[in-house]
Amino acid sequence: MTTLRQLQCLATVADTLHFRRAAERLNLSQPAVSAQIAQMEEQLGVLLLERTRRRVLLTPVGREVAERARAILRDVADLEETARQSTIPLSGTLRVGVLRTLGPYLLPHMLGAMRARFPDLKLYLREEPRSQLLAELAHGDLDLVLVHDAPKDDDHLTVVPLFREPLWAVLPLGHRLAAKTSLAPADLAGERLILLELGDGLRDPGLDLCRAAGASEHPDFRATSLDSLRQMVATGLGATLLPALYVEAEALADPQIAVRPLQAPAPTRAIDLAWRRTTSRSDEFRLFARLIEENLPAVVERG
Amino acid sequence: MTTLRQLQCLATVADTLHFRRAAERLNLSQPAVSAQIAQMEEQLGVLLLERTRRRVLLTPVGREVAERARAILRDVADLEETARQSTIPLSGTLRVGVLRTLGPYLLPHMLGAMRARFPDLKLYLREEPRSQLLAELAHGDLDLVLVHDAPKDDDHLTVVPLFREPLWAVLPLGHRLAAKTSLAPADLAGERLILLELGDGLRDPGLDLCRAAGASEHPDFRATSLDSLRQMVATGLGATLLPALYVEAEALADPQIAVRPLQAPAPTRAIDLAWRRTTSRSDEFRLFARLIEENLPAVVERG
DNA sequence: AGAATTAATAGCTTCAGGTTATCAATGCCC
DNA sequence: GGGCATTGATAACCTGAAGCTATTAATTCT
Repeated sequence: MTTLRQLQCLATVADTLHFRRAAERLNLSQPAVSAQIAQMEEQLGVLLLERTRRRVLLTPVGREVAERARAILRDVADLEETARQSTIPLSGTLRVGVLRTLGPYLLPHMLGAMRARFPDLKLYLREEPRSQLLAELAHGDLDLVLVHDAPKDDDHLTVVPLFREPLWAVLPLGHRLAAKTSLAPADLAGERLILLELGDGLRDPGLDLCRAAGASEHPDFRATSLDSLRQMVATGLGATLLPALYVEAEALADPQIAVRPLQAPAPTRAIDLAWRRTTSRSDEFRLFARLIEENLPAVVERG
Repeated sequence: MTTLRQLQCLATVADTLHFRRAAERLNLSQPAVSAQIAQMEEQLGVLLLERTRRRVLLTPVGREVAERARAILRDVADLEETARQSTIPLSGTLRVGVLRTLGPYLLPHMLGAMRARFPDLKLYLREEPRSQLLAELAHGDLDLVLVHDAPKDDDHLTVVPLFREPLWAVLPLGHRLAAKTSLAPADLAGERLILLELGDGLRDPGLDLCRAAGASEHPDFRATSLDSLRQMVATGLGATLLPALYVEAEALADPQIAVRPLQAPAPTRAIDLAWRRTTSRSDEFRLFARLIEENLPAVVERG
């Protein structure tokens, strides 16, 4: 196998066209350089240098090889530099998994501050259902996940609770409850709520509320995305519950629906940040958690 | 200094996510791989792998570094391949110096055959005056030169005579000699010939002819390129001598001038191929000479 | 609880690659 | 042209990086 030392010797001799000066620059003895070159020539079965006793020149192959050698050495130096740079906290690429019902409405609040405080941080974002995110985290395909109710009893994970996200009542325009500016859970008695098919921590608080308030899940309809849920409400199909960050980002401005906060005990979903306990970057990840907390909008309940 | 072995170990562990299997693939023992990785981590001051006793995962830096490592290893393999390939005769890049008055008219005859027989050969061509070509050859900036009268007494050079290139008489259309289909040197008695300012082996045979035939150099005009010489003749300024390869390529088809061969003893310039004696590629260069000889057009006198 | 698996550690060995000293060839200079 | 200086190669020796085997420690699975 060719070694980097060989490449280094060749590149330096190619630069200086002089064994002794090359050796000097490499902090080696001249015979050491000779040996490296000779060895390389034997391994490749090719003469790299044209030797007069008095002078050294490159053969055409030598030129080509020396050029490639220089490029390789540059790349190795880059690699080392990159690795050393990475001791800067929160630099490089972080693979973050996040719920589809959370990411697009939470992260925009964070990006500005992240850019400002950790300009070298790049996020690779992945939206998947909670169970798949946790599996990918465990498997090593993700570094961090933002999910509801991360498993706190899992020895392999570190879980940091970030906040609780309230659910808001969303009503068709002419709905009888739309007249009130805020609703008590009991106001929903008798309602049939359209709930999300996928979980994402939204369905269970919804069902709990139904039970507590004397409402029920709509028997005929379930939605598969927050946007379609909103549109179903807009067409008058019924009322629903939507998470606060989504409401803030997408629903408040929609003139086709009425959005009302729920009074305590309002249903909420708990959002956590989780990572593998064995990672070497727990400190950084805590910093990441802190950053999220510091930039949470007012609509969520801080932990 | 990072070593290629380290990069190789990292890349393989990154592939397998398993020290023992990586060691197997590398034909090493597992502790050897551990040691290489540990050493690399220490040198870079960075954790590259996330180790559970049971499992290995890459840290984000580890991913980045492993990716770069793979690229570097590929480049090294390429370098080795390139070097080994270069044992194919006449492959790679050859730096050839050639006279400005020769290259554009000789080389087109060669290129087809070169492409066919040595498809991996690339020519870097450089046109300079003879003395500069020889200097650059000696200095190692060129591998081969095509010049007139290469110095055969120079111990540092190998010189192969290729051919003699006759000079043809070139006359204005109405010239008294244009009536003849070929000229004896003596026919030129009394003529005033425009000769080239730069040497290129054309001026001296021209002067010799003048002396032998009783002609003389035109006192007022000298040309600095073959094309301008031809144009000067076309405007009726006088007669001149032009080398056969140029005549064949550029002058025969020009309706503004008359071109006539000269009978023996016709003036010629001797064209040689030369290289540094110390090169390792004499065999290939002889092959190159042979290739030129085999593809010479009929207008030159083969050696 | 015990078997199995995995990466790390310990102790030992070997050889790649370093050193200094010297040689042989070449060019320079008076 | 003979002596001197310079240069890359060679010789002989030395050191430590890197490999191996055997073992340990930690963890998971049975």
